[in-house]
Amino acid sequence: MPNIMNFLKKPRLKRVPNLSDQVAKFLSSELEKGSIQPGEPLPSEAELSKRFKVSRTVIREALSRLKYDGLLESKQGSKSIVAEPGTKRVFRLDRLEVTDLAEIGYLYEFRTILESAAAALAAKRRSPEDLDKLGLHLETLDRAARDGLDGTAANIDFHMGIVEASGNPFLKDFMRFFSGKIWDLVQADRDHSTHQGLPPEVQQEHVAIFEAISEGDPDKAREAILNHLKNAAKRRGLTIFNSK
Amino acid sequence: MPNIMNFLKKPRLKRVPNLSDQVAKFLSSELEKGSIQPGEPLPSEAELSKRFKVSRTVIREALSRLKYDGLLESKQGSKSIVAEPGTKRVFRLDRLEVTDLAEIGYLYEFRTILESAAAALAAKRRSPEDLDKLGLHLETLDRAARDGLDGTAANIDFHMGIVEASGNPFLKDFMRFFSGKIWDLVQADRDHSTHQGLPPEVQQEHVAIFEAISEGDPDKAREAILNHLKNAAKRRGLTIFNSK
DNA sequence: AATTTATAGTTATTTGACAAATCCTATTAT
DNA sequence: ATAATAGGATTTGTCAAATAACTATAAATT
Repeated sequence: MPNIMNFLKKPRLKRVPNLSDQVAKFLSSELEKGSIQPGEPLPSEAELSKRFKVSRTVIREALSRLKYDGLLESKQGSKSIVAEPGTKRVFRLDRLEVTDLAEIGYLYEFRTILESAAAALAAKRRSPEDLDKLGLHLETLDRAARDGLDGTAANIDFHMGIVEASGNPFLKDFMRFFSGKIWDLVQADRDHSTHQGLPPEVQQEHVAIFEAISEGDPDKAREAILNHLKNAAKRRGLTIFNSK
Repeated sequence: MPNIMNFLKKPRLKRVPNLSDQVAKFLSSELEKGSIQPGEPLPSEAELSKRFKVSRTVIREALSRLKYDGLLESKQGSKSIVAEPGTKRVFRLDRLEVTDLAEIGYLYEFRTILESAAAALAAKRRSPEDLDKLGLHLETLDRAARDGLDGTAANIDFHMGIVEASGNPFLKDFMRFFSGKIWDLVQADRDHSTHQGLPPEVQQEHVAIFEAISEGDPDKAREAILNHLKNAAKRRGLTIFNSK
């Protein structure tokens, strides 16, 4: 049953796509298709304005986004030109369809790759402070499980703590972005399930991960988190691919 | 020695930061610092316009980017509000400093994580077509090595072919973005080094990877590509961290 | 032929206006 | 007193027009 207090949490405004959105979306898909070769110019803003039947302001706001992403390069006085591939500055993940089970599976697999590597690195590099933090999150998680409270937040903290202990800033940054997507799916799942709080066996798996990292055993840490994620997938009924 | 014809290749316009750039940069850094809590409103466009002493158009172009990234949410009639963390739609990688060796090392480690996982998956899932393509790239690479030509393009193709054979679309999409950054660094390195063409031992390593994937042996594939990347790092004098 | 100079085209920025949706408050009704 | 309502103020979305700054191309000059 969905939490009836959910309406409190997200003041999320429904974003009705405005004209800039539409133009930006169209142009970026057109660029991805390669309709205009890298190095060649886009039509002028005035031309685009006429063609799409919108004001130049709208065109400029759309182009502004594409330039920011590194898809276009512009200079005052000359037309915007299509950037070389490889200069793209962003990785976007917005067309996620929660309904597509296969896609969720691949997303989960991606996560598994990152987290298992993070756990192995963490076992080798974790500082005493990292261990302290992980221990605290584990405790919070334990208390939540005992009291039947929602341990989602502590769960996220624990997993992110592992990534932070890995010491790789890119891994950390990317996981911070990526986990937002992942945990949303988890949360959506949770709302549809009946149980409150985490199943008891989860905590044992967490402890196993923590111990392996604490002992400084990379292989053990990797195995522990792989086991954990595999079980977690099974608990949610995800068809997970074999991804050792 | 740098290629004297390089000036032909990149018509890359030097992007002098305009007002929208500056405002967007300032605001996004301010948001990342958490100066405004999620759910709370930004100052109105008119207010920002006054504060930054620029026109509302400039403000709008800047906000347009932040909305596109999922950092802000807006609706006609009410102020733009700061989005919840986790709704961010993009992963940016633009503040890369090629000079920072440690950063390059971490980037390389990240790449190693992804490619080793991709190779293992590819060994299990590769289609006959995937193998054909990989074989072709290998051949091209071989010919380039024999003729002393630049094999960079074929090299990239080979590595991307592995990722594609992994079958995971997210891994593929991300690597396509990520490799742009990586290969830029490699290329920069190449320009400063003396040798033309790839060293002969590289091709042996490539063959080893190909064979492992071809045989369908995930562990062997992972080991082969780890060995290859470790050697490649050594050849470039990168201080690589232990990252099994 | 090479260089300089006009000229037209383009992006960057400003200003002003109006529409549409929302927010806030005073007023009214219950 | 409380709730509902209406209306004005505020805010974002969109359009239009103008100017400045800059680029590229063609014409004119040397």
